[in-house]
Amino acid sequence: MAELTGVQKQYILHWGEMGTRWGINRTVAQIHALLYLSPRAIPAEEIAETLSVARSNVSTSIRELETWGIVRAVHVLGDRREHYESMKDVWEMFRLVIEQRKRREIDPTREILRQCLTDLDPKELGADYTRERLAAMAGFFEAVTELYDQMKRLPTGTVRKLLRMGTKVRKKAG
Amino acid sequence: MAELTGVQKQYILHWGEMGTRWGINRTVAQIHALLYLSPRAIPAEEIAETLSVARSNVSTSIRELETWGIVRAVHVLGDRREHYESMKDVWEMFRLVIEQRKRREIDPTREILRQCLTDLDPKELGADYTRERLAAMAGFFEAVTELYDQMKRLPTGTVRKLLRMGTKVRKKAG
DNA sequence: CTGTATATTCAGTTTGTACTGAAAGAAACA
DNA sequence: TGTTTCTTTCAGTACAAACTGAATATACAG
Repeated sequence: MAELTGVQKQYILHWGEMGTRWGINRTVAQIHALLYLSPRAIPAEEIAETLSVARSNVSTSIRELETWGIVRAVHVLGDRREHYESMKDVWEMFRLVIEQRKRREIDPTREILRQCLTDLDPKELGADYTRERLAAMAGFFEAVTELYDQMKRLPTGTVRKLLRMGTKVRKKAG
Repeated sequence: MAELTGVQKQYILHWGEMGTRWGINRTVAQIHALLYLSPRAIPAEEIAETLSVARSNVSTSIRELETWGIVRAVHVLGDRREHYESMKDVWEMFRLVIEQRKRREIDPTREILRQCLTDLDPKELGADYTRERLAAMAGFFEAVTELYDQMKRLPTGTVRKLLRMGTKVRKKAG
């Protein structure tokens, strides 16, 4: 088993912390970081050793990463074990994560807000005010969804290109 | 103390859950939801009663919301207590939160990535590969920062306008 | 079919965050 | 000044999420 270099350790630890701050399990994030930096696929046993976590913990975490679609199992000739590798395209990885967090969190929130606006009894005290606030929040989430849909339609790399253009334009103007 | 209506309860509970999924304390999020829906500023004691949490918990949570800049204390004539109210402009609230999460999480990550690229010893095994991956990740975070900066320069409401335009354009084309 | 290697599940334990209530602190009042 | 009202701090506790290791399941080889 390859020992981690200082830089690898630093990256993996930081990525774990980042994870926790965004509601992603630390070990899950660390495993992802490890696989992302690895030029080869790694079997679960070795992941467990490298990060000093239980084999079973790796199993669960890998499954999570697989459902995100950013890690997959590959097979190595003459080895029965599953070896795991991370997607390497950073933009695509974040796209996948964002897509799914939208589906799991933003969409249900939109639904709840719509439900609240429907359920709101106009007779109850301060219903008008509540409706106003709920509608404003709902509008925001609809706009975010709209923005997301528009982004999604752009072909890969376009965001990056637009970004570069924007920078040039600003430089000319400034 | 005003009891919560069904709709208010639903919104507050959901907002609390949303918070936890994004690394924000449940009570903090619930208090924010309560204040957001409230047409008047509310004293801490009443918040505690309404949400059934300890008075001290409210104190800490309110402070957190104040540092985000989305809740502030106001004073009511003839009442010594602090009454708290939430900002009502949804876009501005999210702008503030995003700005600060960028500062607290994205910026340090960029720093770490730069540090890693500097620290990377070209002599150590697989340094080239590690550098490639770190550089790709760093590039992504630089781009996100760039995108954020460009957004920030747009005057308030422009994003919403662009969004509406985009929708129209697509409708014409489609 | 049996034995071995690997992966997953799950009950129990650990850990870290959130929360409480008591005590201290601060501000207004008399 | 002491008293009252309100707020914050903090040590201890509770709780939920994460983690472990043993047991179980699965897949393969002989």
